[in-house]
Amino acid sequence: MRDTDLLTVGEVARRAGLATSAVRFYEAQGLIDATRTAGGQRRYERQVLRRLAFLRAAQNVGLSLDEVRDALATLPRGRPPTKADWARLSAQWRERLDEQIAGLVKLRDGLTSCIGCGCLSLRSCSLNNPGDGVAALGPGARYLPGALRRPVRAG
Amino acid sequence: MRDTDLLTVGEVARRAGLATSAVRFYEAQGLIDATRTAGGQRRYERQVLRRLAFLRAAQNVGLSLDEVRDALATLPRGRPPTKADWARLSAQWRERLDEQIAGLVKLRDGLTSCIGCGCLSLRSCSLNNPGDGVAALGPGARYLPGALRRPVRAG
DNA sequence: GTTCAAGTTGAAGTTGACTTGAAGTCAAGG
DNA sequence: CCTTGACTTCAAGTCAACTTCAACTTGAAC
Repeated sequence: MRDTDLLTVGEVARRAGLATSAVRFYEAQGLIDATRTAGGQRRYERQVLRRLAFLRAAQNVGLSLDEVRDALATLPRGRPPTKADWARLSAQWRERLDEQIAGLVKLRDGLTSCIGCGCLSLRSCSLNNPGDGVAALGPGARYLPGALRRPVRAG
Repeated sequence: MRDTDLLTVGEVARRAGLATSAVRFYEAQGLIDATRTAGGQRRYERQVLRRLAFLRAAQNVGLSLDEVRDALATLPRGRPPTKADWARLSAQWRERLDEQIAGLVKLRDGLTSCIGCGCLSLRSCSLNNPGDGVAALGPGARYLPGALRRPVRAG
């Protein structure tokens, strides 16, 4: 894009470290907006880069796209979001991270005592019945599912 | 089961805190074994409860079923596994948890400094480019995907 | 011997976050 | 004008870990 300051989907993808398919997907999901050229190609404002940055950071903290959508929906309409707006959105992540860390620490400590005792019994072991701090996750909840170990994707 | 000490799929499921469909699924995946009655119904040895306990604990630590399968494959053939065998298997989880905790702490601390500065820029923010300690996870890696927040499933 | 909860199978569905493919169009440089 | 890389759409595929369904059979209690 040399005529205006709008970005193509490829440029956005490259600068955001995503695949173009992901960018299109996010647009289809209503997470970002785009205008179109006469020929029907997408053109993005620079602002989407910040949205995508928020989106990616939010994912790192464990939010789903639905939650990201909800969060983004609280941004002001009409006026461009300020730093304070973004800070407000992300301030809640800290609590979430604290909980997640606490849950893992509890699990690790349970593990430490468990290894020694050789237990692993179904109901008594803290490894199978993680601490109360995360009890709301339910019996089948996994602490760190596959995504953590997934190979590098598009970028 | 009153005639022998074998367990039906329902009993195993109840005692392991799983759905029967999950127990059958694990068997189909080669994670546990079963004998059959004349009529074709599954009968499990008590030993599978320990295997399922291991499986569930491993999932809590973040292992996939593939990894669980690999781990279980290292159990001795012919002789029943000892406590030491189980302890050997689970000892490696600790390191994994330590890494995961470290990654989250890094993320949280990055967040703390980030909120103040209002950044969120694409490449410079630690929230989008998590610390080196977990760099191997790749650009798109999520720390705590949806499963963490999933509602309780079968039990 | 009847009953019926609990068991059986295999295929298909679920969820989230995307990716892939096919078949065709656009736009910018030369 | 021509080429060619980048773009378009939309349906379908992917992955993990199961669940659900339908249609049918077993087995233990009474």
